[in-house]
Formats: sequence, structure tokens, C-alpha cells
Amino acid sequence: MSSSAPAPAPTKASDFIRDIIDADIQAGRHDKILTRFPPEPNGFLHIGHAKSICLNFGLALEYKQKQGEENARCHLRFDDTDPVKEDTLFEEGIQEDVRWLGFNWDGFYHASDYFEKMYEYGEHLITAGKAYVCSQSDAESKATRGTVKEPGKNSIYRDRTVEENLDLFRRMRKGEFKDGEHVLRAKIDMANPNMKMRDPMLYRIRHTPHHMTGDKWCIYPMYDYAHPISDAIEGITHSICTLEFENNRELYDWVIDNLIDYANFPSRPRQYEFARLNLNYTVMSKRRLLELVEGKHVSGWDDPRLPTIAGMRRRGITPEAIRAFCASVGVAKANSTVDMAQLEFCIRDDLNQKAPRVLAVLKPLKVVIENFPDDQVDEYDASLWPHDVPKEGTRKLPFCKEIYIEQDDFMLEPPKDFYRLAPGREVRLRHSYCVTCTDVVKDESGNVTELRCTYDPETLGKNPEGRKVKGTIHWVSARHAVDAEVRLYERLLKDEAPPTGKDSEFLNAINPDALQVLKGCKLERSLSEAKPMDRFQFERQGYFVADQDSKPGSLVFNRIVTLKDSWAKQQQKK
RNA sequence: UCCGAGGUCGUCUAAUGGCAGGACACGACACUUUGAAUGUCGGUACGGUGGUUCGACCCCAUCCCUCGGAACCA
Repeated sequence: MSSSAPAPAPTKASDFIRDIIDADIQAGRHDKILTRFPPEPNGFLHIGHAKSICLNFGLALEYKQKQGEENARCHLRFDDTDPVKEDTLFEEGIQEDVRWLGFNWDGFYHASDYFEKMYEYGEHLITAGKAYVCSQSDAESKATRGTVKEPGKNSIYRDRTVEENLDLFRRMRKGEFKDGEHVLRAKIDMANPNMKMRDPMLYRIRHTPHHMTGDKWCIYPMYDYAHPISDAIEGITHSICTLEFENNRELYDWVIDNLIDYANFPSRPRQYEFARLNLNYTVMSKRRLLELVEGKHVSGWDDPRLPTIAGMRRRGITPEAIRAFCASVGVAKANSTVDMAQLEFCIRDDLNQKAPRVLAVLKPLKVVIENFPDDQVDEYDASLWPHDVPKEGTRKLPFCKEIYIEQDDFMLEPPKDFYRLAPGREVRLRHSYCVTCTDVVKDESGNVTELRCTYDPETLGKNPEGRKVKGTIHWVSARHAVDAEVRLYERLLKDEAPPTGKDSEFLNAINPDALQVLKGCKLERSLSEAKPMDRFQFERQGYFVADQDSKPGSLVFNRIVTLKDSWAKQQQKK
């Protein structure tokens, strides 16, 4: 997978995080700005992560521009503190996704790079009387934690001596104890109204090999301990995370404050929280995505219906569109749900400038042009771009007596404002002549199977005289058409928001039409050469991409997004 | 309600003591060999109540509502 064009430093309106950074620079608190994107390598990235990626890497790009190349950085750091769930396989996918989005990291790290330091700091906290080894069972520590309204109770192991704690902690590391036998806890306050501060666990025993450190360790640090230390060691200045970590910030600061003199960190990082991205008509949580994939409701992590980066990539959405979308939704602290229409706008807006226009008939209806010579083939130099896209280029578009048009472009008994084909009506064939429908062929059950038309030879490249032809429809020469499979994608869910109930209720909201596979579609000849990831606009229908399954002779296209369709909208209202 | 964070057009987001602005969505019109794109115009918002102030979305008080927090997950 080739990476996409690097993201330009965007000119982004300010937000509360940029305001904070500007104020920090103004006040001389930092001369370098360092951010980081810290995914846990236990799953696939989705568009919510893209927001965080654009923020963190985008910040580095912007401040490189403002402060100088050397004075801003963004690190990619895998937060690999739980060996039970994490894997190298996920790391590769995540790196690919970040690069595809157009970003390059200025440093590549793992939280596990710092395990030795973290352990050392653990001993320091013990020595300073700030941490102790607790030997309560899982159930006991749950029972003594209290509730959000009631204080917890001190562990009976809370007053172990420094010597005893040190000895126990060292033996934990050596592997003398079984999983769950002991943990290292911070000694803070079991009555703290913030549950995160009630002597939180710092280390747990896990006799599980780690994908980076192998079997070197059998004790692993918890997120709340590992994250601030990793940030501080790397010199991160602004540690940006999502709102659910607000309660963790107090502990983040506690860890830094109790280590900073001893550890001599290059920075005093600060954590800031922003609202994660929510999108309607889809699901974003790891759990729900997993359920869709494992339950075979979709074809895999890269199913084009999913909001995963891999899915959107296969869908044909460009990284530029995703970046523009992330910039457009902004960064704030209020929980919000962005309208899918906003994403779709960004996709169309980008592709409008990038996707050459071609003709493709998805649901073919044969048309015979009776007054056109049997063997004649016209060939037009048809522009690949509309007048308002400043690009040049044409392709040869063949035309002959028999063509296909879209079934939806013909109506037996049309309303007055139907600008397309109907018995006795005239329509413009895109890039070609105007034709008038003279006859309709039906099968026994009354279905329209073929149209008979006549063309006006005076209408090529000019308007007919004395009458106005309002509609223009697309078509494909029957003799020259190439067949293709076309996969029409729509929004994953039929409801704006999935049912609030937990469990699998959201599965009922799946849009059964989110994937519709069309075979026997008729594409113009020039598309026979299309390569996977080539994007086109099928005029009047939408933007499409050649799928990775596509091969010459058996073409497969995915619909990225439809065009806006004010006709369909108008019909829907009736 | 024990702690924390929030509440501005339908949606997302600005303005932070001085005319509530932009984008998407929506509607109308223009243009059109894509019912696309583009252009023009339009409607729609500061959770409630008090207070401070010449002036409050902004500051204060109070109420209401929403979200997050009790994994040996992150």
C-alpha cells in the first residue's frame, strides 16, 4: 500500500487546544511543542481515531511552520501495556493507516520501551512512601474501593514497610508470584471523591509474553501509570486525549508530580481532553465494530460499509477528504454527533476536483436508434471534466445504433417535471445527439424491455432549433460496452442513532440496503483499463472506485458516494 | 448528585464584556449537454430564572438538563 500525499500544514481555525499551546508559547513555558498519537495495538483504527491523528499530527505540522522545523514533533507511540490483548499485527495496520492518512511520525515508540524506567520509578515511589504492594484479591479490592458516593477502606497491606514493599515488588518482578497474588498500588487516599485516586493500581502480575518484550516481564504497568511516564520521558508537552480521561488527569498529574524531581523529565506534560468524534448512521465503538465483523454482518475490517480507516480506504474515500472532514468538525469539549452528510460533503467536494467523468449504466435498458445506420460508429472526443473543473483531457466515446440507458431515465407515464425519456419525449444523450422515443417494446407481463428512438442529426454539439430539450441522460454504446459488477454502498444504519440498549440491539438498525450488488452493468469502453483504486465519477450517479477485486475482464466498482440528487429528493417528498 | 466535564441555528463550530459569525443540512432563484458543480438570496440559535454592568453568550448566584467516573482495560 503506497502512502498518500503528505498532509499539508492546514490553515486551521483556532480551538481551545491551539489557544492553550499559543498561550504556553507566549508565556515561555515551552520552546518545543510535542504531541503524540498513542493507540493501543489491539484493534483497527476508525474515523474517530482519524480526528485524533489529524489533531496531534496536524498540531506538529502547524507549529513546525510557526516555530521552526525542529521545534515541533508528533510521536507515534503504541500503548502496549496489556500483553493479553495486543499484537504486532495490529501495529502494522495502524502504521499503514496513519501513513495513508498522510502523516509521518517524528518518533516511533512503545510504552514497553520504558518498562525498565517505569519499574525503577516504581521502586522510587515505594522508597518515598508513595506506593505499596497490596495482596488483596481482586474481589477484596473491589469490595473495599467504596462507591461513587461512599469512601473506600484502606487495605490491610497499606502500611507495609518500605523494605517489605521493596522486597515484594522485586520478587513480583522475578516471577515468584502467581497472577493476581499482589499488585503495586499508589498510596493516595481511599476516601478521595475521585475514584481514580483511591490507591489506584500501578502494576499487576501477568505471566503472559508480550509482543515486544517477550518473556522479559511478568509484571506490567497500568495505563494510568505508564501513560504519564511515557509522555514525560519523550518530552511530550501537550498530551491530548478524549473526554473519558478527565477523571484520570488528577492521577496523571500525581504520577508526574511524584516522579519529576527524581526522574528529571525533559518536560512537564499536561493532559488536555477533547470530545471524541461521533457520527450518525454508523457505529464507532471497538466493541460494536468487532461484533459486526465477528458476527459476519460485514465482510471484514475493511468492509466499505464500516467507518474504519481500512473500510473507508476500500470504499474509495480519499485521505484528503477525511482530513478536510476532521478539520471541518473542529475540536471542542462538548459531546456531539456529527451529521454523516458533513462527511459526504467533504468526499464529494474533494472528488469533484479529482475524479474524471465517465458514462456508466447501472441498470441497463436497451435503446435502438432506428434512423441511425446499422454499421456506423461515431466516436466523440468527450471531455473527462466538466467546464468548471480546470483540467483537460478527453477519451474516445463510441456511439452506435444500439445503446443502453438507465432504467430510471425512462417513464411510461411521467409527471410534467420529469426531464428524461418517455414516449414521444426528446432528451439529450450526453456528449451526443438528442433522441426522441417513438416506441416502447414490452414483454408479456408488460415490462418495458426496449425502446425505439429516432435521433436528430442536427443536434450534435448544438441545441435543436425551435425547441428546448431540458434533460440530458447518460448512455453506453451496446456494441462497445464493458460489463462490470458494481457494489452500491449506503449508510451502515437505517437509523440516525443505534438503539441505546446495550447488547446487540444495534444490529437491528443495520440498513439491509447498505450493500446492493449489481451485475451486468454496462460501462463505457475506456473503463476496461481501470486499475484498483482508480476513482471516477459515473455521471449523474456518483463517485466510484475500482475495487481491489477488480481485474480487466471482470471489473468491480464500489460506489463511494452518490451525487446530490435534487430530483430524487423532490420525489421522496411527494 | 459524591466527584469531574459540558449545554450557542436541525447538525458541527466561532465570537469571551461591545452588531451572535462560518460550514454542513434545508428552502428559493439563476446557470447548466451531469436534476451534478457553481453563483445569488433566505429562514433557523446563546437551557431557565435572578443579579452585577451604560452594555452579558461571556462575570456572579441559583435551578434544569446531558455526558463521564466504582475493569488486575485503555
